Amino acid sequence: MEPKAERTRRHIIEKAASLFNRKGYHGTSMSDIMQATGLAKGGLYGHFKSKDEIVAESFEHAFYRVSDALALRIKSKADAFEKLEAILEFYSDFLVSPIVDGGCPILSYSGNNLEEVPMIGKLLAKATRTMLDSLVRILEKGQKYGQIRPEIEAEAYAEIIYSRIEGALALAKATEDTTRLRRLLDALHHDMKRDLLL
Amino acid sequence: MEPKAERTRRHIIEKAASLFNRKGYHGTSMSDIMQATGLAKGGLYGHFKSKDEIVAESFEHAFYRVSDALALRIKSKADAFEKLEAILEFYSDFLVSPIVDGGCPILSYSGNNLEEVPMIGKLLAKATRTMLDSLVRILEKGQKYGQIRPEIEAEAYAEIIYSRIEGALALAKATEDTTRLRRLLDALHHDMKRDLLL
DNA sequence: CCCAAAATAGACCGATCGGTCTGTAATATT
DNA sequence: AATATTACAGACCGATCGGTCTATTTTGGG
Repeated sequence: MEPKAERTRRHIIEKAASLFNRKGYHGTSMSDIMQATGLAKGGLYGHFKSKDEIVAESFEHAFYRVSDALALRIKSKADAFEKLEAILEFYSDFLVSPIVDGGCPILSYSGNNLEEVPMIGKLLAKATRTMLDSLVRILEKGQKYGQIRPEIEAEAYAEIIYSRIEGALALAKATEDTTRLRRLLDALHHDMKRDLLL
Repeated sequence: MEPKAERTRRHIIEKAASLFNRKGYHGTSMSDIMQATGLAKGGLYGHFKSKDEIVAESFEHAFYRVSDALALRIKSKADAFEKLEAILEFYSDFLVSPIVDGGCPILSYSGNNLEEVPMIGKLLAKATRTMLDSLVRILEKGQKYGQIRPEIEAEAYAEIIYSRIEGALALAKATEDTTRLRRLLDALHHDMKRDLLL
């Protein structure tokens, strides 16, 4: 009797993740989730004990969706710099064909109320750290195999790359201009070539 | 009998601006604003016809606060590059002594629900455009007076600067790490020196 | 000081919020 | 096919939402 419950749980999380990512924590009501899932109150609260529990799992789900899709693209390249290029390409397509509605979960959730729902803040910090670590690993491995300039400070440069990606996403969103995202990521690509390649 | 009304209006906007910037549109209730201002329902609705009107003016107020403080620092410098440096310094202090609680209004509001309250989206796009224009003007004037490399494409570079600033703010917020902001802005400063100066 | 006009308090409104609980329907085991 | 168990619907809860309206207080001009 378990598989049914699991399927429903996943169904709820998938629908809720889209809502929370688009409309935020306070902007998404349990009624919204009821409508999106086709379930009634009892259905939802049979699987989750609170809205907070749903939003927590929704964020993690959304983040893993993005993170997994990204990991796939990274793995498909052998060279470190090509891995980085694959990441830029990934985010380039983000606004036109988002892995999860509402854009990058880290950006979406960080805009929201970190002070009222502290648990979100913790998850956010952890997820961001994960992304940074992934970049650091690519850079360090690239240095190890002579694909990336050895004098580059991996942690510092990873920070720069990720902040520029997030900044590009934010600016494109704020101005509602998709072309801006591509332009900014192209500029980042250009700088990365100059800074990282031998 | 008018001055009283004006003062109260400003008082409401100032308090509301802080709330909206910290907790977002749906995260801020009229009751919150009542408590923060010390006014009752009638007091608020005597000056504004809806919550949406308050949030619109609150955003503009918050943005002008930041924008004015920024303009002051810019004007205090004659050289174009020094103006840009002043901007970076300004944002460097942002998290420790924010001009308006909750950080950069553009970043705060863009995280929120652009689709449900479309008016916010319009204000946001306009404000962002204003910031970009300000950067473009500094760059172009700097080129005119031989302080900035002439081959730089002002609009494109302004975009890069602003997206890197916003990205740095976002990343620092998401990781709850103030030192990160300084590090990223220092890196931006370094790149600007290399790219812009003759 | 008076009085019309403006500002504000607060009761009130229907709708909706997150959450609980009970009864019923679906499900899997035998 | 019968049954024990799980999944779910939906009525219901008190609190709160944004907003209205009237009565009262505060205000500034004469």
